Amino acid sequence: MIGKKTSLKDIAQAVGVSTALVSYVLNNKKEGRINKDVAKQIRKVAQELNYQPNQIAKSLKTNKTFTLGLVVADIGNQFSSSLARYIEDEADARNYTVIYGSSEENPAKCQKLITTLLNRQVDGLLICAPDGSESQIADLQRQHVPFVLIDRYFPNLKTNYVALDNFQSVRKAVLHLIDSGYRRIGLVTFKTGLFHISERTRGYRAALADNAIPFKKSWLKEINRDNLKPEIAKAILELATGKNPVDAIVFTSNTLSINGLKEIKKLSVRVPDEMAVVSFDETEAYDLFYAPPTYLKQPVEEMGRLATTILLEAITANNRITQASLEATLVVQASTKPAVFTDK
Amino acid sequence: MIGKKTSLKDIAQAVGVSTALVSYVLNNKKEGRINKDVAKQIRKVAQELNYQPNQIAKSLKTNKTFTLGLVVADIGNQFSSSLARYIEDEADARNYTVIYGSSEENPAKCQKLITTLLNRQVDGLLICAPDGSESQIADLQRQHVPFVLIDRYFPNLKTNYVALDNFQSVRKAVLHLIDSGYRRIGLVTFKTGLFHISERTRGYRAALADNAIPFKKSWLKEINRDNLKPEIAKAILELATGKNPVDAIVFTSNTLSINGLKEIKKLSVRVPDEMAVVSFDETEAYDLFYAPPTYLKQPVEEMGRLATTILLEAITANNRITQASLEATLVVQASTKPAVFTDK
DNA sequence: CTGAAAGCGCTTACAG
DNA sequence: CTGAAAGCGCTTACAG
Repeated sequence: MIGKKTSLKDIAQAVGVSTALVSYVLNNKKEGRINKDVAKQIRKVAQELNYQPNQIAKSLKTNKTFTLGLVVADIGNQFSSSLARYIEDEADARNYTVIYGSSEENPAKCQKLITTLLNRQVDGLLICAPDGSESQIADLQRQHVPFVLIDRYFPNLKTNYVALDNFQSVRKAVLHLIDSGYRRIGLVTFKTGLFHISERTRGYRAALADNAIPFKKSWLKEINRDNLKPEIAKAILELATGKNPVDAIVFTSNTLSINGLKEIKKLSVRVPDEMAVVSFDETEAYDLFYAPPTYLKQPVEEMGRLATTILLEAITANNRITQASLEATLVVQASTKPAVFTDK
Repeated sequence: MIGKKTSLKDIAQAVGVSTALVSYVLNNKKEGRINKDVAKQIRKVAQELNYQPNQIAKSLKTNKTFTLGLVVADIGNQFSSSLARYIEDEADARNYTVIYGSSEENPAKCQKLITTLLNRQVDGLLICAPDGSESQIADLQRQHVPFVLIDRYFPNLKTNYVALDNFQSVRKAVLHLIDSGYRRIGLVTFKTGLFHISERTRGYRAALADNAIPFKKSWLKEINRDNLKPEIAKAILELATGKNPVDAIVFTSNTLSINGLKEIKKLSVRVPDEMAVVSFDETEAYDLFYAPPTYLKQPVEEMGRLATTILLEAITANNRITQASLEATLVVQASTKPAVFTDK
């Protein structure tokens, strides 16, 4: 905290009234019932002394901090930071401030963050839950902490969430590939227990099944987050030149896409002629690739704003559970040939 | 704020002592001078009741919130978010929490953010100051608010800052181009009054002058942030095909680089044969370009951590001014031919 | 129309 | 070794 600032008391003394009255005037309470001249005088002095209310004191009394806690995976990555940006924006518009932290996909770090944020008396939490944090989320529920899960949720827990319809979104991407004539389609995804990731795999397999394309085990590459680059290199090599080579690859995250594209470029596989590619999430830099990738565009802005809105509702009216599934848009670019059939 | 949590009073009542004693024990004050058994009992009950201190109350009393305010340009962009990430990390290690907001390069928004953060009683501020915010920064100084400027600073203001040595860094990049045989070198930068940007232009012109290369006005393209894409398109077109075409371009920001590269790609100008390119800042996605750009790598991690450290020092010991200029590293990649002379 | 008073949950000299 | 008490800067019934 900084300096010695003017307090209600200072104003009260200067004007010669009680602090109560100053508080009422400055908060526009008891509207008509205050002497106009006194009110005017109070406002004038507050202005002169450059009065700034101490939110800490206010919070202690009112039990509201107008602060939201945000747990992202890693604020340094694209998806997290643009999400944070929209959340901040929406919160700001409603006079809330956001405190954030990165879990780094580590449940212990996530727990520590949640505890820190709660000790700071945030009014509610927005959480991108890492793998292994289900019990922590269940705890929050038990304590009746208002919160909204974003991006990831747990099907066994009846909580507020805003997430992608991962099944339909990936299914849509794979159907687009099939419609464009591709039949040997690989999926590069993360090895994780998180529901939203397994949904992506399910959408992939459903699209194949819909079209009676038998799934080959070697088409599914599950990458370990802690060993990303080597495993992606290996996966792409196998998909491109292994026993069951593919003619198309779907990536289920931005990081996987960028690193995968690098490998594809390294192997001099021609996109889309030898290999089609579908990426995940938006990045300005996709356009630097010679064949800008077709990608699933998550409605990040809507996710951020909606989650914030739902949280604020949960904070004020502590009843209803809201679960929102949004679909990604498929943005078709040069990395996939245009669809042959349009009746899908 | 959430739920009714256990307070010091609850513990005091359960154990049958005063709240003062509970406070002392839980804060490890008055070390030896407390009855071991009583202390043990207090800790046990605190544990059982899952006591979590109310930081708000603590802050009101101690006048410390252990919270830092961060103003970035736009948390959604790469430089800001990776800076935020390291600041968060360093702050966390010292038990501070970070509240943030984006100025969007708008001085009015910056002022509003600063006020909000101060009302929330942050212990200090980390600020990426937008164009036109100099008077706000001077105000902070007058009020003795501890703060550190990051990335940008005002030469007329004697404040703490951590910034790039923009002059030397860009000069180094241009010298590399000259050493590699390029002589007609353009600079694509922002049109702004911010000192750090004009320093980049100064570094560019100094490198030309050092080598007796006469500067041509049409080589310097100053882009308006609010009309970015059209102006970049126009600038690249002119640099590539205008009256005084260049054989090399230096970009002074990540956004400029990516958009510039897109235009270069669109015009089918071959890099580095027809045109060399030097970019600014690091992005994974640079590697998607067929000729991964040589770039100036800002020491973002060091900037973030150092700024945080300096701020914490300013908070505790309110004297010394620290000004740190760090140099960027030139990472040479395929977008520039290797240097011909090495004796520079 | 206005003020005295209690209290939010802590910390910390002070007294014993 | 321990407790009563004041106070951080606010808000808000309550009384007049």
